[in-house]
Amino acid sequence: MPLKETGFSMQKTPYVPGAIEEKWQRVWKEQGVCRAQLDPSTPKYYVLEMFPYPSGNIHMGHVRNYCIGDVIARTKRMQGYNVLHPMGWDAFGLPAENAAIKHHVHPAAWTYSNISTMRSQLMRLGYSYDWDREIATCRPEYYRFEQEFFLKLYEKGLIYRKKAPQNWCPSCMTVLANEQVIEGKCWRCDSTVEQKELTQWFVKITAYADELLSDLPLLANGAWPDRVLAMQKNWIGKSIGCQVTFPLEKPVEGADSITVFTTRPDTLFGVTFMTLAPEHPLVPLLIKDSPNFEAINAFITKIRNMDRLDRQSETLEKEGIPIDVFVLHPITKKRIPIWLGNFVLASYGTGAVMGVPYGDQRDFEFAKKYDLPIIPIICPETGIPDPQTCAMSDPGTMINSGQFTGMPSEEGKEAVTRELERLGLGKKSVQYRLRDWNISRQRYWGAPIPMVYCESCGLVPEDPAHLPIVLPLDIQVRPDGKSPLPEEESFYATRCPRCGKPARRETDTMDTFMESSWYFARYTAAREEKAAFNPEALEYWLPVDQYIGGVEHAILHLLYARFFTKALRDLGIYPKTLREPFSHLLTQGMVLKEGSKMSKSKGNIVNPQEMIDRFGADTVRLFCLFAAPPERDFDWSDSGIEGASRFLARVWRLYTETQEHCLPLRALQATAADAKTKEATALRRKEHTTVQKVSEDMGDRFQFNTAIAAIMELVNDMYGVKDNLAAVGDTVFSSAMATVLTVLFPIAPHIAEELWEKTGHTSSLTKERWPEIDPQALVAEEKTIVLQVNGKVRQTITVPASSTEEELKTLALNNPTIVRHIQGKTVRKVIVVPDKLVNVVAG
RNA sequence: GCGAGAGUGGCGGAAUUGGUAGACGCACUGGACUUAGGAUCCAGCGGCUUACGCCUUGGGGGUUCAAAUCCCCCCUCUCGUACCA
Repeated sequence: MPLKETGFSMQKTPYVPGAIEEKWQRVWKEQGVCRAQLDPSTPKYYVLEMFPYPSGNIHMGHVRNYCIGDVIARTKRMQGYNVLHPMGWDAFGLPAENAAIKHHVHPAAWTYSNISTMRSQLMRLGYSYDWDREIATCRPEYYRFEQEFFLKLYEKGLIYRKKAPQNWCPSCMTVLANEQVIEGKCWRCDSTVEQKELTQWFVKITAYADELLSDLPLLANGAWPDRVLAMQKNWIGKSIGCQVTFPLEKPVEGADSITVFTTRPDTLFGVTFMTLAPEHPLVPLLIKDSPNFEAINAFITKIRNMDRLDRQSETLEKEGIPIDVFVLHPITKKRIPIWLGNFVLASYGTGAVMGVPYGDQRDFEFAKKYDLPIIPIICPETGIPDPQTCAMSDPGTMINSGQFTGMPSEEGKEAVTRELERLGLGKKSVQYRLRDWNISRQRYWGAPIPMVYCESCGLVPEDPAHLPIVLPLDIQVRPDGKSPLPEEESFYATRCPRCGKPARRETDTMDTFMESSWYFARYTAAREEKAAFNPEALEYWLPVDQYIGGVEHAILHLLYARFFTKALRDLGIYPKTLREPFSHLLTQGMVLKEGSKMSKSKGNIVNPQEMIDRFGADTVRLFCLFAAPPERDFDWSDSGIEGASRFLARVWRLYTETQEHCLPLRALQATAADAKTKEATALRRKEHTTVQKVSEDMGDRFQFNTAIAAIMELVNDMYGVKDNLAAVGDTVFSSAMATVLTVLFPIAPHIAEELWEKTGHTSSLTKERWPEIDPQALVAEEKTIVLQVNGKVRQTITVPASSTEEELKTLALNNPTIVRHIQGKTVRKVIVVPDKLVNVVAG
């Protein structure tokens, strides 16, 4: 090599991450290597990380999330896929308004400035995003299509308006969807949520409850984490049962019966009372003539005034009051007293339950407390439990159940339902826990709802030609947090799209989860102006092949997006065959510090920017992937990141110390003929086994930590031969060097590119294909065999790869160590596991 | 209570189909180089034992020639969820 001649080029250049990273980020940008093109002739791969809220700065959680996505994107590109890997901003939402109030800036200015900061932070990490497809949901170019979808969903009856008690966050000054209330508190600010009766816009997600549930198996078998599937299933909460109508003994005006929902119609003959929620709509009618009215009313008031959390706590004692009204058992016609109970929820089922103390723990407790009769109605195989001490819910044979006595209770469910249907007093019924999605928000920084209130025409949808209904930006936010829109005449004053008379615009805005329910599809044609999507692009790119994000969206965003996908498909907007938006989901673990979540109040924040400045982007990327498998939480370790930095410096030094021997070869280019010595063959084999391991770990299993460990091993082996290169030969060594750089590229792309260039390559690693191993190169001429006696390892021996089972057996039985261990014993059996071990069973 | 997951050295973690437990890294110890070292290199690093060996994957049983891995019982932790009739 001519380099050898000049002392100057022999100088060892130090590893300066900052400069290298800036250089390659510029090159990649200029060459547009991350741009995705629609190309039906190439298999596509759509990898997506949950887009961030532009809160100000990226945090370690973001970094970890996007590192995982970027390695997958870069690896898939090298494996020949046409990869879509976009990024954008979930840009509407409350923090912008809060910041506006606090810092006297406009929410839009705050948001756009954060986006610009965070965008450059992401760019500084070298993520391979197709920035041409960047979106921000707060731009009219984006939300105009959401307004379009709103109108279409409204037209189809999937959006409606109703008055109902709503979750109200007093601190955020807005309502929340059920999914946004976590243990009775606001998901964002942790304030206790209150109930408020309001008229709101709802998305009829319940219309898809069944499909949202029945399609979950499409995501099973590891495609989505089991716990996310379980959470979705529980949230939807499907119960199959029966609605049973109990006629009132004395009908009142407007009602002659009360209907309950039960999953246990087989226990119908065990009913000894009925319990209504205090909020049940018939209660006022039923109690108005009661001699006990005062006491009953006091009870209702007491329950209603209880804090929601306290009322639903499991430790709350069951409490009730009889209302001196009776219903008749639908089959036996027996008189059954009606009670009000604090444990009955008005919002589930019919707000009324039949009381079967023998078959239900709650009813049992209630009956014991108020001394109500308990009738055994099911006999399990183990015999009838004592009805006074024990409530049971096991299946068995029905007893004391009229014509059903003797029937297995599982059959009885069906049989009793049929009988009730025959009598016109019941029907099969399915209940869901899932409620419709309240999407109205009484805040400013959100997408306007495209509806108009007209005095003559009533509620009128906007004319699609008027879209977008633009959120006015020349508005001051109010210091009290209330939306300024209802007072902003320039916004609300409009004309009725139907009759043209002056009318008032809806001033609530949409829940921001509306925007995130379809953003992934917008990326497929982000610059399309006339329509939200381009059918050809949707057809090609959807669904997202790999979605990556935090588990905190297990229900919220992931449920809404699944719903939206199904709804837009049925509107003819998405491809007919599209069933699920995200075919694979990876929920990455949190980045902790000192065992707990990073937070300002704890003061345990690790600032990514500081780490990048100190160690470089490649080191930060490497460490995030090496510290733990992606699903697991990991604790940030300052010495751990130094280890990662040390490894990259070691790779750099490996090059600088061997540079005069490094030829511009490609990964795995050395052939068997190039490996002329034992050392060379061994290194070449290590090179191939490394690629095999890294391909599996990175391409299939997403176990980046072990992939990196494998690369480290190869580098360690290269260190082992670097002072003896004559024995290995430059070709074999250079091939190994090329392999290290190629497989390291998705993880630490900048240093890999720089060294790739330094080793004399003229084209970028972005053009390189993932190396394919030669199975021949994996075959060793020798192998290590473990010798065991009675399952205990006694010796390991190295034998020629060609050794037969018989030869191994002989070797084992004659091995001195083995002979010593079987001395005085009889050899009963010898087990030979090819290529692995020989176990001598002796006793 | 129900649902999901996890328990392996001082620490993060590895062991993909039952086949050498502890790969790789961190921390630590000793040595080399050095004016110096928080740089780098070499060696060591689960416990007990002078050694031969013995013990060791939360605990206890079992299956097997062989178990971190499969089966049964129990314990602990994390997350989710809960009067859902």
